[in-house]
Amino acid sequence: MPALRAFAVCRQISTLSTINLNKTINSFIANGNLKEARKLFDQSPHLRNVVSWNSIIAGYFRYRCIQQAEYLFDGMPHRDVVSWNTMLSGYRNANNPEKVYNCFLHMNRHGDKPNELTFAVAISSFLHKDFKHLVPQLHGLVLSLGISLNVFVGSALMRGYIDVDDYKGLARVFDEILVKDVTPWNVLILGYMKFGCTSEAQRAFDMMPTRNAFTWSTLINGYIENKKLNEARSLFDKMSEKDVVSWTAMIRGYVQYGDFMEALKLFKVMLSSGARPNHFTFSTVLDACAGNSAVLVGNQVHACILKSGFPLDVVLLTSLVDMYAKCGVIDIAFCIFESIPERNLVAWNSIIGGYARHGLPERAMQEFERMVKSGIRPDEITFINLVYACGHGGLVEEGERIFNSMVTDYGLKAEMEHYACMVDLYGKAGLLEKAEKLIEGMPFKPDVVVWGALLGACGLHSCLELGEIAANGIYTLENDHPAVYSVLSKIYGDKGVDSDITGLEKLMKNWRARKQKAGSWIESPSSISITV
DNA sequence: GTAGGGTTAG
Repeated sequence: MPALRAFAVCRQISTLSTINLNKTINSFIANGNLKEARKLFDQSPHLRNVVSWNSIIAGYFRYRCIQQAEYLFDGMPHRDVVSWNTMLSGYRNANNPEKVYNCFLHMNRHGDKPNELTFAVAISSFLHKDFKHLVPQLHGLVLSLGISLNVFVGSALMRGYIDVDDYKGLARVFDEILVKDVTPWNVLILGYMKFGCTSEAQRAFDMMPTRNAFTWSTLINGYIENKKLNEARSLFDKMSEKDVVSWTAMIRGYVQYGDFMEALKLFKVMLSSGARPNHFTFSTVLDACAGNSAVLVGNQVHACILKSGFPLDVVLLTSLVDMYAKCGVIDIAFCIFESIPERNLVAWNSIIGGYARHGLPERAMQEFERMVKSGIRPDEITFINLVYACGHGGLVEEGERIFNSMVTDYGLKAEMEHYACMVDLYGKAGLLEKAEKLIEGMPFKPDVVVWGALLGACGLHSCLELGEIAANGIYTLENDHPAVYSVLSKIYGDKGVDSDITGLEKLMKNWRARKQKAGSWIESPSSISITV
């Protein structure tokens, strides 16, 4: 008997120590001291259990040491479902759905049964990815394994069905969740809004038992997405506790629909209400300044950011570059660009776009070369900017070279915008036949922008025949386009043709053509001043 | 005692 008691005591001691070991490991990890945690782990082979292994692996993932995590996982003597979930979650946070997928398969082949969490992690990592089509299959697996749809799996599944545009799937999963908290309701609103069903979303909002900040922001954002800015605003005004997300979403709404002045006004209201803007807010407000060419306000926002002590990250600095460039202060834009320590693709696109808009194709090309040299791979937007720059500088051959290089050297597909820029480039240079041929050879039907570029060029060079083709092209797509009338009448005037003879006069009246609003770089006296 | 769902950015 004493031996048995001793064994029991020993076991108790060892269990206690294991708990202590794991506690210590976790506190090391929480303090970022991964090395100490690992040292302790290595020194205690007799005490450590599967929890210790799981903790260390999670720690490696937390500090992005994925290879070490994998190495440890492969060498584990015994794995439980948490070990697998830790791996899946790590891969998910590393934004690697392929590894999540493989790990999930591996787990099943290994004979380890997934639990609710496994599915919640797997499904959420497939959202907005090529793997999203697995969502209905995962749903089937959940059902066949008899796993209950808790709020985590349920919410993730609902998002999955939104992602694959399955309205019925979304509603079905919502009904299948037996005990719902606020999140499935929020996701339901999100889904209804994504599917354009604003009244269903509103009804869900009215029906739900409790609401939180997410609920309000989701509904406001949904209205904005569905172009119902007034509904969004009246809801926003009703919010008793507006948080930074709802402020930003509302301001962003105005920016999206071009009402930059209202966006800036709302930002001022936000500041006077005592709410504190964050990175998202500043970035959005800088967008508003850029859209409004409001460099004075932009300066104030810049000062506001500096005063608030926010660290200037790449995103914020890029917003500043964009704002200064769009407000016509390209030199300051360039200075800020130069101050960005780690420039990413968007930052480079911003400065290249800035030079493009300023009609400085050589500078745009220089920055492009620097970008490539620094190892950043250009994308479609880079090339839109470059071709646009060439068009503004009259560099036809250079533009052609860039356009071709995009496809042959970088494997990118020429999209509508690239063709529009090329048509503009040819058109401005008076090479109307080339422009026409390019449109004919396009792999898709031209849109208003392409036709518009052609029409503009025809106006510039008084080409009646092609101008009418372009105008008709626009008419078939949008029978209410303001710019058509003025360009066509210019061509008729240049050619001395009585527009009534062509029979287009009647057509043009139907277009209810309006004069386009003119923009100015000079700030209006009513511009807003921002004070902190 | 390890793993988890929903809103805003260039």
